[in-house]
Amino acid sequence: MSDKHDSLHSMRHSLAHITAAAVQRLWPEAKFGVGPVVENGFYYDIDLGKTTISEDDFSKIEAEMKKIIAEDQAFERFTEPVDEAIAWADEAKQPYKRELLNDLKREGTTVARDLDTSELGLEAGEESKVEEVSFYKNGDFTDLCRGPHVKSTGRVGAFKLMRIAGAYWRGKEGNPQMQRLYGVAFETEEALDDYLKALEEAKSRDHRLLGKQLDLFAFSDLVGSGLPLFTPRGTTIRNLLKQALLQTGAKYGGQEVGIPHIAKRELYEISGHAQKFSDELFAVKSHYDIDFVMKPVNCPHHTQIYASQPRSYKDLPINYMESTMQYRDEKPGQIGGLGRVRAITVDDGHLFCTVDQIKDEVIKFCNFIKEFHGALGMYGDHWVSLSVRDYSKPDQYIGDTKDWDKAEAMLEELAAEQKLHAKKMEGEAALYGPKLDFMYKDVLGNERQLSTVQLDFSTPKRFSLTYTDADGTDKAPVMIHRAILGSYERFMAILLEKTAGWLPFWLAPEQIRILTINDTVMDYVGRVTEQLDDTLLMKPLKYNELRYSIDSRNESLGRKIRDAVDIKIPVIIIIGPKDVAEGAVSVRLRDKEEKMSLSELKNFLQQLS
RNA sequence: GCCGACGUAGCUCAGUGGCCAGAGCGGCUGUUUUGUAAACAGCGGGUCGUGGGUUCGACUCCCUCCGUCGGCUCCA
Repeated sequence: MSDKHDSLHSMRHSLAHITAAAVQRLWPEAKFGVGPVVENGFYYDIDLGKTTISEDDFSKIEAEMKKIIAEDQAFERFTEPVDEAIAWADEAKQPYKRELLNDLKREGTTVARDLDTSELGLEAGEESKVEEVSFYKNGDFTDLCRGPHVKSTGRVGAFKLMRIAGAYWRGKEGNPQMQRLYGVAFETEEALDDYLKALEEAKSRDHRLLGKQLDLFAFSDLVGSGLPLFTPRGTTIRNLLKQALLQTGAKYGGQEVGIPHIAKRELYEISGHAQKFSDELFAVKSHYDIDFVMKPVNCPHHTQIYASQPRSYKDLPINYMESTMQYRDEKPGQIGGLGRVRAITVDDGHLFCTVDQIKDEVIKFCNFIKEFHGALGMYGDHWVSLSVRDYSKPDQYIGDTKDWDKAEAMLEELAAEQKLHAKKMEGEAALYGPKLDFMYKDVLGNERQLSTVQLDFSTPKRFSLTYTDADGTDKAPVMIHRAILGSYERFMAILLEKTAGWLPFWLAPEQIRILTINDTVMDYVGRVTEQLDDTLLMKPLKYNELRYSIDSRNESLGRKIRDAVDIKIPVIIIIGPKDVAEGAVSVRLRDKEEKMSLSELKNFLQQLS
């Protein structure tokens, strides 16, 4: 780590203390949780009992923080034996700090995950039970803390309190909920200003805004939350993605299948989903005394296609894929935009193979992901999670431990070979096996999983799937679950945000709009559209269609251009009397204008698509 | 689900206990036929998210529900 990074970190951490100190001055009864550094800033968890901090209080808190900064209080470090520290926590009426200290004394570390070790008074990686813990004190405010800090409160940069939100103490749902006060901080006012401006710009690229502006999707209170409705334009994008996935998938050996959207509950009892995800299952009651559910996943259905025929080792791998909607009764609080919905369109695939075939097949899927995302300029904006079991909770998973060990080892080896730079994430595995998850960030910095490749030795056994091996014995195939987009909804969200709505030519719902300058050019426009239709005959385009429209409204050219640009049409063709006279068209692209003859136009569009 | 904020016209937003609730843009009608990011004029348009309560009187205060946003938790 560079010195600069260190100082930025110390400064942000110091600001967390200053925030807490200011809150303590304003609300002396405040009980404090933890206050770590996060990306771009810091937060502090605070419990004020019955009173709550609201955004209206920010100016008051910031003013108090500025006073503390102006006072230039020194950050003094001292240590105490752990028992004295506990006595301090009691005296200061800080039950959360006391809990942390008790854990420190008993375990030598705290048991909660995601806790910043700078709070714990011990070095990262240190496992032994602690004798002493360190404190930092500035002015009247003393906090259990490992540090480091800046020398004094006057030596922090520019900061701003951003938002207040609820957060469970130590991240556990059963625990009391505290208020988490978030701030951002940078070395200079200019850097803070740049950050805030970038944040505003990012908000303007939010897919929820773009979805409305570009007329791609909508929500209705009557239909329900988390149930997106796709407009013709949005549907065009979805259909194009589907077509592209089918074409590319076929190249990698995939075959399209189709399944109904409900099934007997029993199907999911066998797979294990009904038990593990009972809260998220939509029930469908039949008049004939059969319990159905909306499918929350597609793997069990696909296993039954496999099971519909006797299989030989010569048939493997069998590679099913389809794009289909699945339904999950998500908690209302976590639904939002296209990022998390109740009706999810997945490009789901399940491949059945022998153990020997696993490696090749997983590599193929990784290449598929690379090819597909790469073509959209998205490959590289991600990191890969090697999602393995939580080894302390074996009952959360199905299948043999031996199979799990094998599967995890295979994925790890393969990820290293393929240079995926995967990070091992314990506790992130699926119910039935470990996986490689491709993680992307949305425009506001929230992580979203898109692609996934999952190894599963368990499900085939649960459904008694077999194939006859070369030696005549029946064996269970291995199942590989995979999604390239993950979900269409989430993928569209990330792609829209990345491109700010300027989709590549082949994906643009409306690729070309012809703007007329006056009515005298209409005959000529007819000749131009013939050329456009002809472009297809010359050589089939990637998806064999050219989507264009004609704007011959009684409006100014400026107005027509504005409307076309607002809806982010990549190619605008302007036709006026001058173009007619020259036998040409004026082409306006996002960043340039060009005059083209009609044959040049054809070639140009061929190259674009 | 939990904590907090919010919900006024198709969109963006004004209006914090007092006559029939406002603007800009969009829409519609008319005029204008326009050369690279918004022509001009006129006209429509709202049970102020929903249901209840307090009050002489509620867009405004209180409660329920629905929805949105920021987090937390969860994520096959």
